[in-house]
Amino acid sequence: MGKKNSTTELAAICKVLGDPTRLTVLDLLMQGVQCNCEIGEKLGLEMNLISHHLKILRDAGLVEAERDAADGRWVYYSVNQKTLNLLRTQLFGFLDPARIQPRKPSCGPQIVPVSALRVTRR
Amino acid sequence: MGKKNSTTELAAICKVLGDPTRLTVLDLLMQGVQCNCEIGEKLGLEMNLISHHLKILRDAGLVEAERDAADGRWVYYSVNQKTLNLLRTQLFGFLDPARIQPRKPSCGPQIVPVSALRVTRR
DNA sequence: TATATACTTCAATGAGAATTGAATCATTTG
DNA sequence: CAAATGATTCAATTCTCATTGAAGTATATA
Repeated sequence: MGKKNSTTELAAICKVLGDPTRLTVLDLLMQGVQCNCEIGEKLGLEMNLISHHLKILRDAGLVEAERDAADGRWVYYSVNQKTLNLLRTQLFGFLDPARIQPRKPSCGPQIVPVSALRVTRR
Repeated sequence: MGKKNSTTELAAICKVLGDPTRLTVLDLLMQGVQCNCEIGEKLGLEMNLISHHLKILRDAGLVEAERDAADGRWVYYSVNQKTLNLLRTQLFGFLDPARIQPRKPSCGPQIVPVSALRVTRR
């Protein structure tokens, strides 16, 4: 079936990061805030919305969930370091300025070879 | 008047990168392909669509445009290295695994101090 | 001047996605 | 078992945005 190339895959995860609420949630998780309710409080958003964004982050492999062993009502979220590092490396590689090549115009006005010019005296 | 914080700004540029067509266009630009028509040919897309994505990349400061001096119908696009590098640094910083803090639960079951426990014999 | 070329802009469409509120689930507590 | 708590799922709404086709702009050429 349709095989996705790496650029398309990278775009997909950039889209996950490309929502301000979601990126802020990820940022809070990195700061050690890890329960749904507190994230909701800090951002002034409903829990179900946080839950929605957390699911998208989870599906992208960026975030993991774990139930509290003592009280199973609480779920703690944490950042998946492995995925984070992989993404970091991929983006760092993609955005590397050293990759930038000089222009290779295959369209645009062609350079006319001197041999093709007819030289006449004015 | 709503002042955007850095996380929101970062999300905005991630959104720009978060479209597969657009990220592929940026990738082609980095590879030295720089006229609208050739990008369109390579991707099998209409020129106006390429133009649309190039505008978004331009508005984000990632891409610059320059008219051909000899034939003003052609416009060459190129990657803005400065912006690229800035974005690269910001993302690298944001995604730094070293930023990840251990959990600091302010909700969830509190640890009950031993002094509060009433110990009885079974 | 008229036509062609490279590109841009505009308006309309349609698909996807964020948000909201209500219902549901899982677990703990009384 | 019933009620409370933390979180998830569902349905509906709204909105954003990529895509499309047509018209418009700028420059060059015959």
